[in-house]
Amino acid sequence: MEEENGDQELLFNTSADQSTKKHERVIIHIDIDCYYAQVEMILNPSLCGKPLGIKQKNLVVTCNYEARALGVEKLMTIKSALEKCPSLILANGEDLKNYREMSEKIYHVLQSYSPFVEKLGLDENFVDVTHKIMKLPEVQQVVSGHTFQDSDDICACGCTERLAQGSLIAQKMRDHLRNELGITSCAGIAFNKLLAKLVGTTHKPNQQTTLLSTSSLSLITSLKHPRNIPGIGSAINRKLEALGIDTIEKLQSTEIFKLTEALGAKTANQIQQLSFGIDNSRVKITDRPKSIGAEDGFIPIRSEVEVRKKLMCLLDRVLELVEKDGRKPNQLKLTVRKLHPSSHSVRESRQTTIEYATGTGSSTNQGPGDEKHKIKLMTTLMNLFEKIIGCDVSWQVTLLGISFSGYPSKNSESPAENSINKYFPVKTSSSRPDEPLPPAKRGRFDESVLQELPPDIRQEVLEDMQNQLPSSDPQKPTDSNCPKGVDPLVFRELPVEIREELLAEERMKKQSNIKKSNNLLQYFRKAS
DNA sequence: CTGGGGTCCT
DNA sequence: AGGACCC
Repeated sequence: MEEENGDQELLFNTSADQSTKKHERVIIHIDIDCYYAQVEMILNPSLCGKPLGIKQKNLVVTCNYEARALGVEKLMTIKSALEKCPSLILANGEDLKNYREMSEKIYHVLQSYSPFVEKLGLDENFVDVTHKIMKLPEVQQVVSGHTFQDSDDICACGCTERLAQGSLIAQKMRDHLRNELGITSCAGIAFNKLLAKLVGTTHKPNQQTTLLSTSSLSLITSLKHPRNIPGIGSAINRKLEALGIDTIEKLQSTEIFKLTEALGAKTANQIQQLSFGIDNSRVKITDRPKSIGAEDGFIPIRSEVEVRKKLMCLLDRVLELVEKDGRKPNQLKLTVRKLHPSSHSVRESRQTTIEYATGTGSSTNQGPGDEKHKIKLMTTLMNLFEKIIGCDVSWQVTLLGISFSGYPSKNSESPAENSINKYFPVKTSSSRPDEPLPPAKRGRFDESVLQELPPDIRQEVLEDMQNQLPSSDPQKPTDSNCPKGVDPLVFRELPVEIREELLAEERMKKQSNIKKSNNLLQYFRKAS
């Protein structure tokens, strides 16, 4: 640790600084190669080696690499896909059952490596393996797989070794998926979610790539267009283009007030940080789904009889999922896509409280197939349908969707009692007053204590650590996130990396009561 | 007629 | 309830 001059240095260092900025975490992003196509090929091996597209309605939603070599792309219409590639074989992927099943198997494999697994869709997972990283006696920095833009720089925070170890874990995960499930995948290894996801796409398919912290700006700017940053969708992109922002560099250098004007403080801050490769969002453990639904699109229908038929079919499908889930929802939502006479189609939804009768159905023989229950739900759905259609006489409907939600929320009772603090009393600063905290231990816990706990409690504790422990708590936005005691006007004008540093320090202060006088904040405090 | 799902924020 | 984002 630096003495004396350290703080002076801090002022001028930015996110590129290697000695004070911690790239503490090791995040692995696992992305299954052309997911739906792989599942279909496993189910029907005769498809292997042939160009295969997965269709939903008149779209090819994904395809295998043989098809890509022949010019087929994701989300092409069937028509243009067949023009490009007449030999294309098509499999119907409208029923997600098989994809869901494999997705759960994948999730469970990954869970055996870390409790911190977050699903994104059916084919992507983030895994936080920071707690698996060990202090090795020898410096071991062999990276498994590719390294993004190999450089000789070694970050002083120790992340190079940690990420190298992460790459070994990722390799094991992928071998495991391949050997146990016959699934090939890509992995990206980096110190945050954004960069892990991005770096994993640089070598495809069936490969993995590690990003060392010294290359993070290089990776993010290689995307060229802001729209390629996950988190910047079509709406934000439109507004950026209106500002003439069409490169990552421009997004980086645009004054924050300009972005704030167009996007609001929160989004503005967030996407500018993304443009520097900064992403403090945590890996959020994927627990049971918050909603379970099914939908179907079709050529316009105009009669309630047809609507009823479609809804019955959807209801059967979704009830199967709800029953398998086992919980009892108390909200039912109907979504309708209307083909409006003049303009485009528009989606509308109505939601209502329900009594979900079946479930475990104790003594009464109310099972998943209970007719009375279904009829009641159908009545509710048709009522919702009328609310949407209203007095419109010549409606046309091109999509219907049903979704159940309103499941008992986990943390409902006495969060204080459930807190991790119950098991790990706060460590007072008095125990080791002026000792610099060892990087590997800071904010962490004694794993041996964890091992002693019963498995279910252990899981709960680990979840607590991810879900309510501080580090990347979505920042409580005050004005424009300005830390206390700092002039908001000054704060706004600071470069994003400095702002981030300040915010990080504020968060640290909130969580630990330890007073630290030598920090960045003091330089920006108003004299009082 | 651009899918069939999800999540979170406003 | 809608909108934005993700796959």
